[in-house]
Amino acid sequence: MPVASASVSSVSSAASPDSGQEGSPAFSPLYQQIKELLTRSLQGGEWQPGQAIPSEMELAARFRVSQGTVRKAVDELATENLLVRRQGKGTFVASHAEARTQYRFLRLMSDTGGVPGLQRRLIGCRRQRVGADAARALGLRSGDPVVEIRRVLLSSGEASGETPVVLDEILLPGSLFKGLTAEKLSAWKGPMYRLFEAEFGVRMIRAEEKIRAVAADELQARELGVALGAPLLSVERLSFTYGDKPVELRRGLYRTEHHHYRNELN
Amino acid sequence: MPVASASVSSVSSAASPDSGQEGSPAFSPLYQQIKELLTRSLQGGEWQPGQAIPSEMELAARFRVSQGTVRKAVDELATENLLVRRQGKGTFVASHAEARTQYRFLRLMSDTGGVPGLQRRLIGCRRQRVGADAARALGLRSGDPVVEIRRVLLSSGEASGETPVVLDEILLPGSLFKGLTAEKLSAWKGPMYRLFEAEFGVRMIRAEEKIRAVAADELQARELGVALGAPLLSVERLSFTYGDKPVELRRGLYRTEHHHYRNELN
DNA sequence: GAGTGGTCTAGACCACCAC
DNA sequence: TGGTGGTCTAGACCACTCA
Repeated sequence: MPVASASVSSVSSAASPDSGQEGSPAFSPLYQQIKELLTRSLQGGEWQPGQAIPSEMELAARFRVSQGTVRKAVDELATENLLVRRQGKGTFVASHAEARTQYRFLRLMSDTGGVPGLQRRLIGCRRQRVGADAARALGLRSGDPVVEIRRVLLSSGEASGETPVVLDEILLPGSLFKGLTAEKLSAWKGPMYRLFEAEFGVRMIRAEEKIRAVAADELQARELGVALGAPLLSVERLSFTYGDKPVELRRGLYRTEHHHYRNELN
Repeated sequence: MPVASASVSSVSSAASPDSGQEGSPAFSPLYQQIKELLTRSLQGGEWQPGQAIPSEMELAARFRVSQGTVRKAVDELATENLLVRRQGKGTFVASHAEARTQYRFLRLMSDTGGVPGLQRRLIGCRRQRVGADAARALGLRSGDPVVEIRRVLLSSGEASGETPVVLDEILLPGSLFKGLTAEKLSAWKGPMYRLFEAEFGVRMIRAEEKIRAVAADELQARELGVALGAPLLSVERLSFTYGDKPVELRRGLYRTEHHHYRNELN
């Protein structure tokens, strides 16, 4: 009699050691089912970013399983960065507001070692119709409204004052980001993903990037302060929320004379 | 009385529920100690790549802990790709020979989607003295012997026949790769890391990469078949074996007109 | 001191594999 | 059929946090 939760009673085919009902084709362990249920609660907004979810004991009682089973489910969600465990305090919904997860998608590093201090300069933010390629990536119909943000990130701690390092071009589905304006963007202090999470309820969970070397065109050269044809790192990012739904298409052009993109391979 | 193993009896300060000896400054859970012991056995060559390690029950008996504790240690080593679990068969030492872990450090993808079929062309392989920068990265003394390998990877499935895609420059500590010659390299079929593992007992565990966009110089342009100054992706990789010991410094220059570097952010 | 997550145990049964 | 890893349980105690 596993997972006799009120919310979902049709998960089927549990591996409980006492109940029958085994042998069906789509077998999945109990803790996976719990994980799925927890994910739905996160997705549905039952617990908000930064808030604590019920304790392991409470969840175990709710789902009619042992604490260890809940534990394994929560463990996986924690390694996927959906939850954050804090000993003695509780388990919390991950948020881009925390220092640990701020800028966790930004892999730019200064050649001298540390994380570069970056200032933002907004170039533009306007609503428009999406092109065919971007529509496909974002799962939209060609011509659907999108918000396009263009901005430059400037390295502040350089010897030669402020030099532009990144030119970003960000595309967001208009339906999800209704009140997003240039004013709101420039007024906001802190990570952009924090704004998305707090104002529009859109949390970025994971992302895929395609990286290339390209030659700067005229516009890019001007905005980044490099020569026409100078080599730039092109980082094309597709970000996903809950349920692997794509919600952001971003292209960053990086100057890499004094910075680099850092990656770890495991 | 945990971890009363014959090999190491001085691990100290266990969290066993029955024994005393707690409260010392450097506390580490039992499963971490087990993990450390297993890592040493791997490092010392007690079990070879591809071979099975003792079963969980055997290990539990050896270390005088419960199976669950061994399990947690093995779990972590499996997620770190040092071990591979196979249900019903056993737990095995990870090897670059397996399909799952072949080319797991190569992030190059074809723009059309799949993993590109690549042919190798060896340019050179010679022994020389290491420069200051590379020495620092590899933890060597300036002037120590190193093996330098240069090669080109060519995309085979292209419309325009074979076009060069990657120019690799690989630096290996001479002390570890004594019999490595151009003949051996060209004779070898399969991943290079498989050769390193099988012939020299050097297994790459993880790596760090710094990625930049650079302009092709004259030599690079010729070997990759691009114009002088063309933008290339520079991928500088430092690879590590057991104990986080650096054992390879590699620089790859990628043509990215029809390929890209793929990355996942979590 | 009460409550949280973190570790450890002992024992049961299930899924998978090889002989 | 027996051995392996995989799941699940129930209960104990430890480490941390906060009132």
